[in-house]
Amino acid sequence: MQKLLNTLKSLSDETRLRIINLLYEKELCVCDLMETLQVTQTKVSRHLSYLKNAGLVSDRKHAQWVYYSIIQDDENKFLDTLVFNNLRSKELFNNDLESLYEWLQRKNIACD
Amino acid sequence: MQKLLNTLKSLSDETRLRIINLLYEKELCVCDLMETLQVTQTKVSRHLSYLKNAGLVSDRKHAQWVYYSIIQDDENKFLDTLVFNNLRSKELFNNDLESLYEWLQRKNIACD
DNA sequence: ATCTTATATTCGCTTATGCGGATATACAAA
DNA sequence: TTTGTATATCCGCATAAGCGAATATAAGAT
Repeated sequence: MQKLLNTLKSLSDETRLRIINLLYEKELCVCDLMETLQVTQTKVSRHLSYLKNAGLVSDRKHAQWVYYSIIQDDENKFLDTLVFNNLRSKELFNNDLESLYEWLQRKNIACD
Repeated sequence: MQKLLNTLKSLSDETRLRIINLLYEKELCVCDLMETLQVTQTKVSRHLSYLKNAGLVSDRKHAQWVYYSIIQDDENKFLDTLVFNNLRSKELFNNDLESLYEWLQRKNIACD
């Protein structure tokens, strides 16, 4: 019960929804999210730890980066519906996906 | 966007989830919810107006009672999944349904 | 008209949540 | 070992949310 409630509380904030939408696309590190959403590091980090505590995402450390990804869980089936039926039909979230791919491309070019 | 966010905020409170679970079963008035959930009138009323503002329920006045029911909406498909996959698999929400039917029976007997 | 019942709203309080800025930690590169 | 980069956490503040008790409103019933 408390776990479900924490999951639902996770979904009641716009920034967290935007993060979830992006993580549904692929595993990302904190700076990818900062760049894509154009929000402060504190903010991204705080919301990620919220999502982690709620059991919605897991993290994996590699060198100086921390990569976050969605934890797939039968308990959270409704999340799939939410993301694909509700979020992805909205401009904001589609724009975020576009921004994500633009950022990833810039990042890759910079690394060459 | 704001509508979706309000819907999601509606789901981030235990009492509101319990109310939604019961309203998924049938249209109910405030006192049905008070009796079934054993919570104060203020509390039920407040959460119902929250749900109404969020566009999740509608109300219908009849004599001195106000009956509330879920608004079915394609935007809220994920709610079906949530209710039937998540809520109804938990003891708390099943107990609430049992309590509801016990209450309705007592109520009907009293009216004879 | 008065009383009762059902519901909504206001008030004062407490706790939770979100934020930016500053600081802490951890790793890497030079 | 110093410097830079990535991330997490702390602090102080502002706003939101939840609660019970009291009050307001509205419709019936007597």
